[in-house]
Amino acid sequence: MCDFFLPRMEGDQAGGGDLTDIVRSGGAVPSSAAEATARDEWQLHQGEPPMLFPPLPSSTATASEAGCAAGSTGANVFGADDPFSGLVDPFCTDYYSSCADFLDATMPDAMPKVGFDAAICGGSGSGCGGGGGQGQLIDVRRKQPLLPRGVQMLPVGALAPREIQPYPAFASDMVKLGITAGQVAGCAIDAAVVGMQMPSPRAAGGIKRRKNQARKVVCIPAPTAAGGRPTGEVVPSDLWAWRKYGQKPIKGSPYPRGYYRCSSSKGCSARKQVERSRNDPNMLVITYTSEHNHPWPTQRNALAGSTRNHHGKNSSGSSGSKGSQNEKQEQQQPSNVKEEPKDPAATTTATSTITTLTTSISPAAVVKEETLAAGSSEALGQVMDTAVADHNIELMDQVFSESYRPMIPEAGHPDDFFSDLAELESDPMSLIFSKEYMEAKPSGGDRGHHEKAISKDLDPLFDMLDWSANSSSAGSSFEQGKRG
DNA sequence: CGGATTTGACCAGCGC
DNA sequence: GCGCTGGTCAAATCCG
Repeated sequence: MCDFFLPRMEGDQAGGGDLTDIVRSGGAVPSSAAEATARDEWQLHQGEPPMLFPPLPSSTATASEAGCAAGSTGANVFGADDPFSGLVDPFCTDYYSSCADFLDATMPDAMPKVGFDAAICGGSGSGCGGGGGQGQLIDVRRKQPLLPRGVQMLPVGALAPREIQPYPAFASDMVKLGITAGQVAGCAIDAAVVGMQMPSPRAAGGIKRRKNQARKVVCIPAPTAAGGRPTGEVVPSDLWAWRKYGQKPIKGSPYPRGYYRCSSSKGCSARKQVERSRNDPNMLVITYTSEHNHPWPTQRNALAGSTRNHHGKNSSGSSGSKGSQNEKQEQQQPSNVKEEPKDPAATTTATSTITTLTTSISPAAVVKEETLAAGSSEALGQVMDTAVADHNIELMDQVFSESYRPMIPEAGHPDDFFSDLAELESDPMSLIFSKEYMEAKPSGGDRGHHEKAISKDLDPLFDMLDWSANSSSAGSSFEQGKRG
């Protein structure tokens, strides 16, 4: 099991990989018998060979139905008890810690704790000690680097995407338990899949991107309408007005990527890219680049004109006067990636937004935000590139993106989302490891107890959300929220 | 008419 | 150097 966390540490790590690869492979299982001793070290802890998932199941229900959206159906095994949600935590922490939680609850003895206490982190910096552009195994709970003997921290860029295996080993265990990947692994597995499916070697070498740009990848569920249409009209808002300026088909993905720039203010260089997860169309991957050079829109109506797709007619479905256009867009570019609904009742205040979110988003949501100072390393860009994050970042992105803002004082605030994130990141661990959470974690196989813990952990989260809407201090508010 | 979306063309980074 | 691919531009079109 531990090798689930084991990045591709083979000898080819000198190749053109990057942290992205690390993350991707975070859900990967080394497959080659020739794999490095490092993995072997890990396997020693498992007592059984790593279990490999079948080839990319992008066409399978397991994969395609995975994804955090599944959380809404109770597939919250990972996310439900994940108090890390919403924290600025490089990549995998949520996911892996959630894995740990899940296994704690389901297979307490199935594998060494160390495996699921681990997370692979990296990035430009903050968070899991992945500073310096390196990925790292960490013991999430202990907040310590976690490296098996003989295993070295992977330099970003050490891994080649083609080496990445599709699935985390544990997922097969889930199957053994009668738990579908969709229920359990959700986006995380999907992430691995996506990572695996990144077809272009450039993914490793670095897709062209503007240098020295911070990139933040967010994975959110593509909210589905009641009817279950994957292109539902529920719009995850990020509070900015965005104008679409391009759309491109992405190699290896059946879904196009939409390019948006901030239209809240002229001259704002903020951009975002929105695309659906290849393996879970229910998930949207949003990559933010650049930064807003203007204040947050103080009111949602400041976003008026940001889109025409969210006017009333569109929100209910179908009969948009721009029939074919809208229809096409819904097919290719989920409407929900577009701007906020204009309904004042739903958008006037962050509170209401959060309320909406709390009712519409599964508690399984897992939030991930990554702020990368891309300039620190080319690998960092690649990190985001894969959005591997894609799948580590989940449902709760909405919660995060929505709840985060209200926590930020408007006055004196840098008006910069990334900066705000940086603030949170300044001491993410302090947020992550709330006392309650740690205490709630069963150390053994008391599943029932853990379930309670899960529930307990969830409540504070939503308390926080509600609370945060009325709060003015991001960091403290979050902790307060967690303390319930 | 103003603003947003669509879409083909163009540009630039990267690997071979 | 060439080709591939991602990112951006801008004209055409659409909508309120």
